[in-house]
Amino acid sequence: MTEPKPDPSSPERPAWPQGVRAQPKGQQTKAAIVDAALALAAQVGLEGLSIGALAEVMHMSKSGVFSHFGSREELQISVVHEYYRRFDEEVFRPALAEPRGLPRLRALFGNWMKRVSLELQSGCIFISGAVEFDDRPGPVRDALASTVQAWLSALYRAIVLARNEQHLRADADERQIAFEIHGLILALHYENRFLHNPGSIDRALLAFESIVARYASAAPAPRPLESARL
Amino acid sequence: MTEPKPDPSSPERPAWPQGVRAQPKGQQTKAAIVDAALALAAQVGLEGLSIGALAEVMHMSKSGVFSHFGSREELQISVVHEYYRRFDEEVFRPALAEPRGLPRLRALFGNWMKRVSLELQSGCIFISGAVEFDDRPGPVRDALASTVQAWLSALYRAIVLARNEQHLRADADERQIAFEIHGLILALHYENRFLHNPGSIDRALLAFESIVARYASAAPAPRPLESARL
DNA sequence: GCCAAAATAGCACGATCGTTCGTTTTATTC
DNA sequence: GAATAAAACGAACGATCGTGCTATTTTGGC
Repeated sequence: MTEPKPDPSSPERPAWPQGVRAQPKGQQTKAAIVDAALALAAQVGLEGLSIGALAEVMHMSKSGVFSHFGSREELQISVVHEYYRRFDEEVFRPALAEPRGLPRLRALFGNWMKRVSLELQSGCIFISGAVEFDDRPGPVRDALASTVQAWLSALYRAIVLARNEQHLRADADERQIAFEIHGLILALHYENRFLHNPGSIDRALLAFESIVARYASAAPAPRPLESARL
Repeated sequence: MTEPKPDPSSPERPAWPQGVRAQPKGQQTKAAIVDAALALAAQVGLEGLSIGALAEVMHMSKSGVFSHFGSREELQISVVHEYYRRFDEEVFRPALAEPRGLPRLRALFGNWMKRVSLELQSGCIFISGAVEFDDRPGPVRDALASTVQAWLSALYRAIVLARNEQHLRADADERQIAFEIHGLILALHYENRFLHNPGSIDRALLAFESIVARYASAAPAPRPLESARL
């Protein structure tokens, strides 16, 4: 995560000869469009994103909006990348302030929960996008999948760090733990945002601590598969 | 679950005077349309469902398809109800053959996993629909939400039964357990179907058994919140 | 202020959407 | 069979979609 790749959506722009030129007009309106598109896509999904609606919000003409991207797909991909950037900024980076190991892992989970369960803001594009594009191959799906994988990899690494710090048992599998944590986030998103079931946040927190406790180095080894069959 | 409410989508049809009349033509083509709509919606979502595409699949005219429902929303609702019916048939009812308690709960989870992770068939409407309609009030959302709640309630009851059978601890909260199980299904759906991460099924199964073990009456009381802070 | 380039507007296109309406074809009852 | 009701069709509607095209406006360096 956090590799600062420059926006590849306008590669034909020549490197500016000298001086910094504080963002040419086009770039900044493009950024504003992406910003509005992000808000719009959070409500209606990446598939529901339409250039017409976006133009209306921006008080621009359809073609004016369109010309910044060249295609709807490119717009969607820009939204995905921008969402990733903010996700990184709000979920991942703040957690780096915590010491590695369980504290950082807890911070990650907490920030992630906030991102997914806040009432004011709308749906998570990583979640809605996965559902919209799980059957639809193409560049948007690719951008979305690789982006999500980047985040999951960051999560894996945080878990590995916790293991290295001996906060987790030596045989704690980061993929397994990440899978279960991911499930909690998805359940939170589902039950809180769609069903409006109260108490989802507490349940997610409780379950998270259960997972941590199960894999904590102090605790005795759980034998799930043994005690299972009765 | 399993309350056999009659299809309310054609209430104007008068009760047939005598004899059973083995399904008038209209009903059976309507059923065929819903069947095709179900398959189509599983690929493109409830929002992506279009009457035109449906008509093409059915080799019918758009208006011919349309007249069976009167509106697109009514079509979507019919799809939701039909999906619920099949979910009930394939996930819930077969599990009733197992004795109440953990065996039945395991069967429920296993059937649920199958429904969500099979490669051949497409996405779960309960999952995709939740994402599509979490911000979109209306009758479709209502039908979807109440239907999902009915299934979750059935799951609650199965967990309560397991507690009554003393397979689970007396203080095992059915909502908490259902939340965690639900999360596993969602994570499985996400990582298997969207990310194509291998091993998701095994991870879901392992996590399920961990949850069961944690709440099993034989096991010692876990102290997640105590051992959490380090 | 001039001029080139970039940004935006305006318009039109083909397509598809849900829906309406009148007609025609089927199905069902007598 | 005829008579009646149900079902399906076909054409059209207004709207919206993404996209291409040509003007027009705005911007930024001289």
